[in-house]
Amino acid sequence: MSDSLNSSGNEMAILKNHPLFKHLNEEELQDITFNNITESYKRGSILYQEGNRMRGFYIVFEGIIKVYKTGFDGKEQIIRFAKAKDIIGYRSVISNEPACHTAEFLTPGNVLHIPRDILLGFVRNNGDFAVEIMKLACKELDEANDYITDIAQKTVKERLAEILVHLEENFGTDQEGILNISLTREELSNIVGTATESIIRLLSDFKHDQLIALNGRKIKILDKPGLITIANILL
Amino acid sequence: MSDSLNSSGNEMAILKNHPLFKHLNEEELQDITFNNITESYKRGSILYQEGNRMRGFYIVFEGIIKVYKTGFDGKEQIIRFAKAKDIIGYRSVISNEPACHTAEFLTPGNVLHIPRDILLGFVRNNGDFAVEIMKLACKELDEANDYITDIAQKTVKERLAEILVHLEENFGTDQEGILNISLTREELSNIVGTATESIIRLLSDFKHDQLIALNGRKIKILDKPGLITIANILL
DNA sequence: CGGTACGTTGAGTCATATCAACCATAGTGG
DNA sequence: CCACTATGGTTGATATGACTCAACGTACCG
Repeated sequence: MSDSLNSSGNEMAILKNHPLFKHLNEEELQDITFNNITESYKRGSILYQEGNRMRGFYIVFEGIIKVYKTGFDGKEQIIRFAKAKDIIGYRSVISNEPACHTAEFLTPGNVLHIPRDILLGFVRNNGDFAVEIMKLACKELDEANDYITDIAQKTVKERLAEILVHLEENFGTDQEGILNISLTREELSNIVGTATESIIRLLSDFKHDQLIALNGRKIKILDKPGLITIANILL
Repeated sequence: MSDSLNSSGNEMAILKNHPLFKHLNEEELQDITFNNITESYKRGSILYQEGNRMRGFYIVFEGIIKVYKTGFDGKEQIIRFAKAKDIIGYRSVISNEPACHTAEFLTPGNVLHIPRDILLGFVRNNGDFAVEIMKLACKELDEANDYITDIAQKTVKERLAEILVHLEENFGTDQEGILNISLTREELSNIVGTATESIIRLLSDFKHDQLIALNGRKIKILDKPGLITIANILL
């Protein structure tokens, strides 16, 4: 399921420049790196699953992870993505409850596992860390509330346009302008909250209107302002 | 806009038994009660509004507050309700960003305002307080994610049934079994995320099916298991 | 007594889901 | 090497849930 390697210097650099982990002193940094290992996962691997008891949380060093809940009829709803430098799974640790979502690698990746007690110790004893992780939780909460409003009030077309813009802003594009995240039509539908066929038809519309270019799962945004207009995003 | 009174003994009792504030020592308790006052508001008063800079957060001693965001076309989306013992507005303080939602009293109520720096001081210097407020944020986050999944995947009928069950669990009923929260049809529609007319028709259906009894805004739940079945709530 | 906000009902429309068929691709095992 | 199967993508036809629009009823309030 996972290979093991010792934390590399590169990963240490990420930690030292991290908005959250830079608040740790040398001793605290040792706590998370000395006895722990980064774990590598293949595309499609499950990091943890809905209902799992969490023994800790993770910081992502490499790769893209999709985080989703399973709805009543088994349809997955994608809640967020995690990528390098993001932390994931801290909620279940703090709440001391089983995970309420599943985390699955969309690409190969590796993460550092940090045990439960260490996280709680940091929150309890390191004020700067506590404030910073609160900020992260609050940011996620804001985004979740925004998304509730969007799903409740916007059309599928508006939401898809918005998601495309967000994906571009969060993952960027390669030299050719292609989005640095590859999703199936079904995954797109599981973000937007609609049927796969609807996504296919709308993507096709957007292509017709010269807003995007399509080549299988490769999506290139041609007219970002146009998408923003369709999405009714307030800036 | 608001009257002012000194904190009563009753309110002090609430603080000392509060899951969050019970972690404060005598000196810290003084900080929030000695120089501060509870403010009383009338039904319909706005506690704070989207875009306001927050100078602190609030603990609710009495009353029900609806918290909502304003969507693109001006339609309000109700995010949550706050009632006695809930805290509200802490996110904007932690994130140091303008409020991203509006808080409005549905009933007369009173709240204690706690200044920004005091909250940050507690998070920084009181480990138990920090862990506890993280738990609150994480709980809200879980609920928000659940709601995203519901809105994305469930029908309006399922969502309305679910909301009715939640209202009953959060606010309880009086001696006659009537929900202890009074909402307009429009407010119900702003929770569920649908048109007012749809709510009216569905409530009428539920009444026909003997699931609820209606008398204006008074709603009595007659068949909770029935509503739970309709809502497809997994327990 | 008129005004304003809320509630209700009906009819028509539209966005989106559903169902069904079909194609493309890649991996699998005999 | 080829049939076999699974997965993902596409398109069209059809059904329907939910919205919109419009009219009207009701109740409270100054």
